[in-house]
Amino acid sequence: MSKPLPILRVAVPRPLYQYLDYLPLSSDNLPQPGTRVRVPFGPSEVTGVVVDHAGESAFESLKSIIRVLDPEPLLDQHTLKLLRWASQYYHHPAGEVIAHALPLALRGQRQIPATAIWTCCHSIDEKDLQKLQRAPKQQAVFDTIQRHPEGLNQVLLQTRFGPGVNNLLRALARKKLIESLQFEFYFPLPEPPAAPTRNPVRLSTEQQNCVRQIQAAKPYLLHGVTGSGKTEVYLHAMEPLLTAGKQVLILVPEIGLTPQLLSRFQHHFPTYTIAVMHSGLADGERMKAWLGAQTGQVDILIGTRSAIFAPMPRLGMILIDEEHDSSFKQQEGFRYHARDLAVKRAHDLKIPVILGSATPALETLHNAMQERYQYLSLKQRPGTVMQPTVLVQDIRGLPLESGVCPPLLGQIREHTEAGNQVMLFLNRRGFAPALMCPACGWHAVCNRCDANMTYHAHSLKLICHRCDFERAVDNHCPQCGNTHITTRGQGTERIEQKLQTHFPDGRIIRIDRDTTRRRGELQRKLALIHDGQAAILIGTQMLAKGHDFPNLTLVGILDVDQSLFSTDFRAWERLAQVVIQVAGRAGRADKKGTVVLQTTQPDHPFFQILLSEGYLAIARQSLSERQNWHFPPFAYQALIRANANKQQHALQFLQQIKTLLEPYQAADFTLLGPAPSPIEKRANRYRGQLLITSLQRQRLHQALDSLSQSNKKLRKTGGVRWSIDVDPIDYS
DNA sequence: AGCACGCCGACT
DNA sequence: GTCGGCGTGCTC
Repeated sequence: MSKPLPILRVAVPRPLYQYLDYLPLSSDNLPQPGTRVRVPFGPSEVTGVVVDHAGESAFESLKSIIRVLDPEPLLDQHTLKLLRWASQYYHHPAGEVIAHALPLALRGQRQIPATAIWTCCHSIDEKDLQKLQRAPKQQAVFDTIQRHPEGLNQVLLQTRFGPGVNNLLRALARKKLIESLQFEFYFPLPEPPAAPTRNPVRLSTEQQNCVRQIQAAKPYLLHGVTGSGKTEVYLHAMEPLLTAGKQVLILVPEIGLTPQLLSRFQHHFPTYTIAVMHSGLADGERMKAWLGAQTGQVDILIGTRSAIFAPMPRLGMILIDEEHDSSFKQQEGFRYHARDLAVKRAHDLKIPVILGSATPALETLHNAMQERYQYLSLKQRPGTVMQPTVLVQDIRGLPLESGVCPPLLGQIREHTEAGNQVMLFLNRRGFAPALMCPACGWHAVCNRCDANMTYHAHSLKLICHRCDFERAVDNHCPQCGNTHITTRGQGTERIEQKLQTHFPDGRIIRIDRDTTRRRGELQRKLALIHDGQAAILIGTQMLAKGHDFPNLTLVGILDVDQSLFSTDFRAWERLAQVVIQVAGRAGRADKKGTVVLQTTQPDHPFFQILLSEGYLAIARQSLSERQNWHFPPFAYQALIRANANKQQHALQFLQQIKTLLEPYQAADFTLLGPAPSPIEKRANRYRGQLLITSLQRQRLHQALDSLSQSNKKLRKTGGVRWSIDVDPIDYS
């Protein structure tokens, strides 16, 4: 006669496109959605998260869960909803998405670290109390606890009395003087800033205007030129919310969290608890920050991409600094975009979200132009920073030693001899090789649609990634007959080696993924630069982001052509962003900076527009081209990637997908490919891709839904592994 | 993702 | 005859 047990719908961290049903251990005290549970899974067991309760299941032989891991849900309903939405939008298995939102330390069966809350017992034997007089240490601890009827946390007692307090507490508990009936997670307060003085910064009229406008529950684009004081606007916009007891989430790019930025927040808000969360933290530290936010003990959470999933019970505002930065998009596995999810999360919670940048992403600018986001701008730079000179250096016919032309080499010598710093910069992200002639500047263009063609060294072919047209490689330049046509671009490593011979005093530092893989290595190198130990810095992308180098007066961007003639329609945008960002960092009040752009195309309209009319002009130009060509943000894309042990297996697999999606094909829904990826072979596997473009977002997602549903039917010969990338930004 | 099952090739 | 290769299916 007993009521049937309710059923728990559980998300399991495996690539399954459905939830699994389990029976609870009993009908009372059901684990609520957001709670971790240990469940049997095939022959083994895993940690899943309850997402829902159900009255019945379509599955017949249900198993019971093994254990409930959390006394209270770890994930609140809002966060869970966001995660389930993200799972659908990015077509990634829900269980993996949810697991991703938890700090690594909590993805297993580990309990959240709880510390005891000590209170005095209600009925105390006077005789026991008397005895304490001969135990002064215990007496002191007891008195302290007595002064806090709401209870005192054991961690707090430890910081006050030292680690020896544990024994004293045990002794007091044995005498039935104190007891611990409650447990909680305790976020250790960070050291207060050295000088907790708040120097009242005077906001400019422009800054005040921005702060005043940020009131409503909607997205704002804060477009502020480098050095215009975006951070002050953030600080003042946050202030009323913090006063009202709300939490604020700040997302920063992967290496954007500089000690300077953190200390500015600490100094401005000395009475609020600030936690940081980034990849440089150990798992335990990450968990503490996460739990601090989750329990509401942390008021301000500053974190990289994955912090967007940190549960925050009183979240009142989200800030995204350097919103154009591509590190907000995860590039493997669950390929989400933290900026886009932030906008979604803020919308759901009905709170403001601020996207700040000196060079906003074109998607964001477009949203502002469509008035989906409110546009705020900061145009003035306080202080007297001189605008750097930007030189377009024609390198046609010049001998490029280690990728650097002789005039630039001379300038490097000049600047370093004057005791200044030089930065050489390779803008190589999303590397899709283009074939070019170094003598005359010719580059491979598709006859049919004018797009640049991608060079596939592996198969010696040129492929147009706009129309799929391909042809064999010529071994001479069709324009000038030169037989040394090459792909553009050199590695940072080779440039470093070559420059060592020119500047043997050893003050060259290279910063890229390879040299900064180790934890703390980047910070160490940045410190060297800051101390003026390094004279020449060589690097990629990473160098351009948010760091202040004290004596930087010369910046050389070496492979501008690579971006100018990239097959990636976003290459112009990235190049423009890099030029503006580095120009903002070259030079000081007393030293004028110089930026040198090496190119074989000095007359390219890109330079005219960017250098004389500015970033917004080049952005408008690019946007109108994208509109003509049906590129994002005017169309919606998904990239299907596949890899296998033979190229034909990858391509055959993608062909199956193409056939499956054939019924969707129309003027506003196109399939491009299957084609080999720009980097055809990686880690001994052959890679291919299929690009879906749709003018309607909904239609794209319908197609992707049908794909994930027929996943099982697809033949995966040759060990095919595949993935869906929604809103891709990297096409390699 | 793992792991088991099953169906065809070259081995003691 | 069978050991094991990978291709396929399943996990509540």
